Amino acid sequence: MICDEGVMSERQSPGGQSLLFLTDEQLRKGIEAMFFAYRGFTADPDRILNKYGYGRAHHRALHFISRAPGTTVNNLLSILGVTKQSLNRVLRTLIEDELVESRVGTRDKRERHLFLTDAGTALEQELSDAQRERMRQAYREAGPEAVQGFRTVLEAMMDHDMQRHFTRMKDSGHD
Amino acid sequence: MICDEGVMSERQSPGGQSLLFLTDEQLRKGIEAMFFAYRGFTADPDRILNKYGYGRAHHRALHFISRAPGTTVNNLLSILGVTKQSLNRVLRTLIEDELVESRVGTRDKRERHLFLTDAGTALEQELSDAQRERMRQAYREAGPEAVQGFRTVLEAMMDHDMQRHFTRMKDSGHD
DNA sequence: TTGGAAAGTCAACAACACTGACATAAAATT
DNA sequence: AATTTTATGTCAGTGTTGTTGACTTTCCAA
Repeated sequence: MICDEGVMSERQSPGGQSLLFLTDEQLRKGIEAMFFAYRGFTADPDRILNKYGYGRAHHRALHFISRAPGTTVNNLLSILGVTKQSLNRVLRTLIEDELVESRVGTRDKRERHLFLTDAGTALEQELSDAQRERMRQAYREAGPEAVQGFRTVLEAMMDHDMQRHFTRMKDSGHD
Repeated sequence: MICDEGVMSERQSPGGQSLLFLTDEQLRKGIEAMFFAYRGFTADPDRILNKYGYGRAHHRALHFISRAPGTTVNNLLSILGVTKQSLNRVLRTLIEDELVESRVGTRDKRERHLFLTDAGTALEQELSDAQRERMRQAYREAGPEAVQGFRTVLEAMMDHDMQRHFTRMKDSGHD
């Protein structure tokens, strides 16, 4: 039996940078933690979405439109990382159901700017409330130092281009 | 513009437990970080799987069989949280392709115990190597304290029943 | 005015989840 | 011994979400 728990082994190099010695076993634990945690992370919204006949893709669209009102379809595409056909199917239903409004751009009339309607805002709130509550609970259990570390590791785990999207939104709340 | 970055606000209560004051904005950042990080987390294995004509579901099966050799179908079902029909589709192809071996139980002949073949072990290794490398890199960038916090928050974010699975595997490497 | 970018549409397809119904074998219970 | 429960597998159908490829419309810009 391999002992892999407890505090990470660590050594201070002469330059001051700390070196980590991580066993494959420790890394596997991290991988499984991500898998199980992500399931917990999406469980609550999934239940709500199911109630209304929507899926995770609808949630993601609502979230990022809520986050950056007036965002264009193209911008949303690059954030979500799916094809326009895939996003369009989702957006179409949201627009038909009057949760999202699509306004033709004033400067560039090819672009469509996306906004949540009152109904869209309401659903986004319901989803967001549930997910934030789970996050808040996890943060509370883990404590402030853990939260800091959590965010740091997650940012390092993103693809670089996604870090860009993430950072942009951190700075200004929209792009 | 809302300022939401920097260190978490925190206060020491008389009892010694620290209270967290988290804005909705801070929690949203955590939510988005999870979203983007999970994409990065699965990106490398997804590319490899695509090469062999497999999907994420195959990866999960290979991972947990590798993790707990001889596990039963039922046990795998409860870990993965999918229906038996869904798991069976995946297992069938893996067994046909001779990546997984299914042995009838000795004590209880209804049960099937699952094992990776040499080929299965090889693919699992290839997937695992890629994913561990991403994890290792993120850990390295974030530092040891961050890693500890990362794991703590993830565990708190899981559903309780999944925490059980996770803890079991932490203790013994299998169940 | 012509080229190309942005947006949308249609069709086909695949992965992966679901439900429901049913079959088989073996263990457990009555 | 008969019945029920458990474990597994299978068939058929459905839904969400992703993909490619082809095509059109709109409209900015060189």
